[in-house]
Amino acid sequence: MASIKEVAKLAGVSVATVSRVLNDKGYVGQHTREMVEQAIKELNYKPNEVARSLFKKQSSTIGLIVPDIMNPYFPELARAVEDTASKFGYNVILCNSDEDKVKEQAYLDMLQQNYVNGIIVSSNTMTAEQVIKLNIPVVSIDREISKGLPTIVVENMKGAHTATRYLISKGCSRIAHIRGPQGVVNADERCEGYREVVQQESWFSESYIVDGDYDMESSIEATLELLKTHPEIDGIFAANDIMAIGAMKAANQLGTKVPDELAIVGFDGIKLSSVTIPELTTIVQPIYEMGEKATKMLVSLMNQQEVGQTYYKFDVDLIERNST
Amino acid sequence: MASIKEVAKLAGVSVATVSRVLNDKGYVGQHTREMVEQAIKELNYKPNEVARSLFKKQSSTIGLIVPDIMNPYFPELARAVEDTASKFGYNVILCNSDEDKVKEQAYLDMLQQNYVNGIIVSSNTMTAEQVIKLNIPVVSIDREISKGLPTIVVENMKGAHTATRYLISKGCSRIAHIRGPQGVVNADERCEGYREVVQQESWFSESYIVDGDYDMESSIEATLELLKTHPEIDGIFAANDIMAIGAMKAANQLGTKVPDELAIVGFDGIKLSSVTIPELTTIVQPIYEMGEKATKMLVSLMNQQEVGQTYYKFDVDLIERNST
DNA sequence: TCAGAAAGGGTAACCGGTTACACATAGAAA
DNA sequence: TTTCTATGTGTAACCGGTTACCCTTTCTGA
Repeated sequence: MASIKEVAKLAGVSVATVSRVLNDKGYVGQHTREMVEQAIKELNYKPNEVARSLFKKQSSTIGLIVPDIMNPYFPELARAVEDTASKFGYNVILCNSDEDKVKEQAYLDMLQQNYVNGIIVSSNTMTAEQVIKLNIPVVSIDREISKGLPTIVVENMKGAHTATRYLISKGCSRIAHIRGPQGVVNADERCEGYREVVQQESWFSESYIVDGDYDMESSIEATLELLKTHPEIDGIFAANDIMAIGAMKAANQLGTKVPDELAIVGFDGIKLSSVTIPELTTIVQPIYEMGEKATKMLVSLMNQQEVGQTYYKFDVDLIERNST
Repeated sequence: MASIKEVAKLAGVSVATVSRVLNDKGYVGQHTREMVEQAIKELNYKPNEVARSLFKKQSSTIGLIVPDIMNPYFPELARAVEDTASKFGYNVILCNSDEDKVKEQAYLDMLQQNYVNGIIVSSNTMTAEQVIKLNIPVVSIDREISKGLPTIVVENMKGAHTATRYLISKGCSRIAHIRGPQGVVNADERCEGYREVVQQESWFSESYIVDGDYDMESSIEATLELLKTHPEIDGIFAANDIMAIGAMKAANQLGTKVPDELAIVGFDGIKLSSVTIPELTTIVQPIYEMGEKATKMLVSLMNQQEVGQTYYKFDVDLIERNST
């Protein structure tokens, strides 16, 4: 790879002038500029980003920390982030934290050592202190680290209301909820939303709420157990799509017909939800838009631009399909 | 962030000595070493990776270029690559090429400018020339760029044989194939494998092979068309899982029972294949292992170590589930 | 006519590491 | 005792850019 010195020599100017042409900064004569551009073309010169980063204390890179890219929610988010970052000239370093505090801190250190300009993170375990100590813009997505930090979330409560009311409107008279992990904010909110709608119903009891782990296995088990103890259940609101699919599998295993005998609604609107048979009715989050928004906000933050609002709560939508 | 100079000053030594301690290189007295380590701890010093990269002409980063991380095959691959890279101290820059030659070249340039040490790529459009010009180790995965370049693929032909023979063994007497895009090596091979098994059958004609685009929509359409023109079909081998699921949807739409009236086999063994109802019988690729192997090979290549074999063809397995 | 501003471009310091080289000292071999 | 080698440490060049600062030349306006 040719360096700026070689370009300077070929063009018969100093490196400073080449740099000025490159960055379109300072005064450069028309003729000189052409000479330099010619030399650049001739040598197929591309400036060394590492050297640039060292001087600027800024790499044109952002970090994306997710719990696990294999979790179907995150590929779409990652795609949105990468697309948007790329549009603004940034690269994306992918990190899988497994929600592990030690790994998370290690990634944070690594990103800082690499002079990344900003970080997008989805985590339940990260603390505000960790983030602030970094001294780099951080946007939190899907999960809230702390009020005050830039955050992108969705209307979990409202989505849960919508899902539960919808099941009622479909004629369900006994509606259960498979909730996400205790302590995870969005799981708590979705559960709370469900509870607000059903708690004044005469049939409701706490045993209609069962724990899941946001994965399929836990949900299958929970549903099997649920339908055994409460055979009267005719509607399930699962806190995410994977668990909703698990519920469908459990129902199928027991010979319970979906949607005729049991209606099921999920949450998230991941692509997966439309490949099942029957297709899943779900509360969709605008995942791509959220990733895009997060990245745009991060870019503004990195460029020290004004960014007015730093807390966004995206609306969610019910998509009616065949599981209800 | 503290710099090496500050550490040197605090420890009362020169920066060279600090560097020696850091890298465990050259002679350092026991007492001096302790002083330096103490200073490092005190300042919470972490060496600046960018400065290091500049001098070494090596960043501890590798690039991963995939067509689209949203394609369900790739998250698992990405996870494997990131896990393995991380284990060896490397970061991963994620790039979505959309199989677009221009984007691909742009990513290649960018990665080179950022001094990445190596690249893992999955692409049909990249040429050997592009790769060689980079002068960086590149491992191709899932798709073959050129014999001679480090490559990880699977036994596509054999997998197709297995799938087709399996359908025959299950009593299917008219077996169709939904193939992947023309010109894509693995699609061609899978099709060829199918053809080898069925072409001596008396019932076989080219009209049993239909084009798909490795996505669900194309497959639904193709299957609908196929079943209309050939109602006698009782088995379908789809060239990937997504298309197999598309075929299931089409069958469902026509009221054809899977697996009773129509058996379906997919290819890839992505996680998705086990969430459908009925679960999909498929030829599984060891995706995670492939990503792991690719990364390990890349690391060896980057460290100029001996790597004997550079072409791996992984075996595939039939997983029997409920779609057959 | 002449001061001051604008335009054009070079020199060298700097970013934060690594390492070749120089130098000093101590112990081992001759 | 002398010489050689191993050990320990500092100085400064270097990686490839950016930019503060300086110097010249040309233009502008009073």
